[in-house]
Amino acid sequence: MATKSRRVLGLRHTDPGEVSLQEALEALADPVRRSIVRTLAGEADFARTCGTFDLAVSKATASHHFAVLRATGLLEQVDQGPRRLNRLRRAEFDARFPGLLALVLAEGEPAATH
Amino acid sequence: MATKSRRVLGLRHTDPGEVSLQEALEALADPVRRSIVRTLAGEADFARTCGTFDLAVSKATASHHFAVLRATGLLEQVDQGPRRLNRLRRAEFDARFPGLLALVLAEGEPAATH
DNA sequence: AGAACTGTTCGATAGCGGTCGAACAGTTGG
DNA sequence: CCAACTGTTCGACCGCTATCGAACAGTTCT
Repeated sequence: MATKSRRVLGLRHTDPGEVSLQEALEALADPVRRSIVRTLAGEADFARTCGTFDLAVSKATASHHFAVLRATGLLEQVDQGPRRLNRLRRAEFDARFPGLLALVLAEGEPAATH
Repeated sequence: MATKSRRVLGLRHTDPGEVSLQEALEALADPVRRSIVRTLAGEADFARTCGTFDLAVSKATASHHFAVLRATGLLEQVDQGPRRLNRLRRAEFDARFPGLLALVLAEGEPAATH
């Protein structure tokens, strides 16, 4: 049986390879989570702490969304003192669900000239 | 303003071009709807009526799911007597959300040799 | 016309998930 | 050591949606 999740410094992470399409779609069907993903894609790895995202929800809710993203293999977090640094698992997730991340990242962009 | 939906023989259809990523993900986040899409992809256009899908839900619920798929631009329906024939709007939807449909269709497939 | 069939609509219900404030836990800096 | 800060956990709440049976509307066939 494959390992379902592993721990990175005490945080429950799931490998994108173990994630079902159901889980992936559910995770990305939330606008707040997509916003986190998009923001993260525009930054260097581990350059952002959870608190620096401009989200229209409370701390508690934000924390919940980060947990979902970790559990879906979209996010990797490491501790840096009291803060938590985030990294989008771009390549890994894209390998599991080719093109899906691209759709999310294209969402904020100016519409293509038609 | 762009036309939000059009009518095809009395049925409210939405063009994939008018669909948001939010709506697309919500539509495909349901296993019953993905099942419908997958079944439809394996058949010729307009070769299946609503009643011939092997779904684990009631008639009423199935009807609801077909309506959602129409509203998301995934499905086109035409009447044939008392029956309704279905067609997956493959090319149109894929043009709007490249790769998304492919992920759904790959879902049922045997896992690639690893 | 009427029976049989297909699909939709209508309430009503149940459960899941997003949301919040408050309390908590860990870490750092004064 | 203690205040301040960051993020998680805990209940609780609420709205949305999937679900159902029953009633309805159209069509076809006898």
